[in-house]
Amino acid sequence: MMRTLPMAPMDQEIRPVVTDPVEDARLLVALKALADASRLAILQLIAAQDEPICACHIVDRFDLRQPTISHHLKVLSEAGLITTERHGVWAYYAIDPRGLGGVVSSMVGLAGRGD
Amino acid sequence: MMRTLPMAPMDQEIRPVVTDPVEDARLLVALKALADASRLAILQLIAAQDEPICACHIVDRFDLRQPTISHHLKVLSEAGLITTERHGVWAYYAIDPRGLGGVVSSMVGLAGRGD
DNA sequence: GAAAGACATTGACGCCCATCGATATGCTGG
DNA sequence: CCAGCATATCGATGGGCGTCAATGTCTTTC
Repeated sequence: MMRTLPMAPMDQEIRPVVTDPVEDARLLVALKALADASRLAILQLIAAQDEPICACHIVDRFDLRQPTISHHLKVLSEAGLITTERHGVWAYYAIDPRGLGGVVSSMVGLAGRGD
Repeated sequence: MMRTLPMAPMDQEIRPVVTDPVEDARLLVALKALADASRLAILQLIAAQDEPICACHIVDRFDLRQPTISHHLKVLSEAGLITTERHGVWAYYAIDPRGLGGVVSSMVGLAGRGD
């Protein structure tokens, strides 16, 4: 097996990065929203349901105060990862596939040329 | 178009979350590594190359000191997102498709039942 | 082997943010 | 309307982490 060594740095041609700055910003917001243990667990709980889940049930299942849960839900919502639906006193949350889809396609794009 | 309202919370059956705790931990480490503007930009630069890129070239292209770049590269490496290869004095970095692949499949799994 | 250069490590500092208690808002039943 | 409950907002606080300067380690060259 021939193993080609990397070129000396001075001989290396560096390809420029091509990215849309606004999409980059959105991606970063989504990643920051995902990169927290509590929020990831909340998102997993929401994703495990086959219908929108009431916020009260989320509060029940975590060792976090209600304002903290509410804060996390807001962050996830503003990141485009979940949808909100209020009915009377209750708030229902569900996965927004477009948000996660955007993250997935960006990640696939990064792994792209990985041979 | 019939639009079904969500059930009252008391009537809602909550499905449990099924996840592997160690894989969850790995996913969280990867997401934390990705959720930083500098590291994401570094990763994009690495991903844009078709060969491993020398650390010196990364330092050249950012307004960050060399120790900071080195720190970020370490975080990305420990998250399994990039591979390291030292040749003499120089360190070469490349995308580790397995790391990003794990993130992608986890995200796809979350979006899964999103109809 | 001494000097120079590339990269890693350390310690310190400042800022962001997860979390909380307290409180506000908004809906509903009586 | 008034009481009670679900959720959202606010202000404060503590911990985590991104960044830097200084220094260490390793490699190559003369």
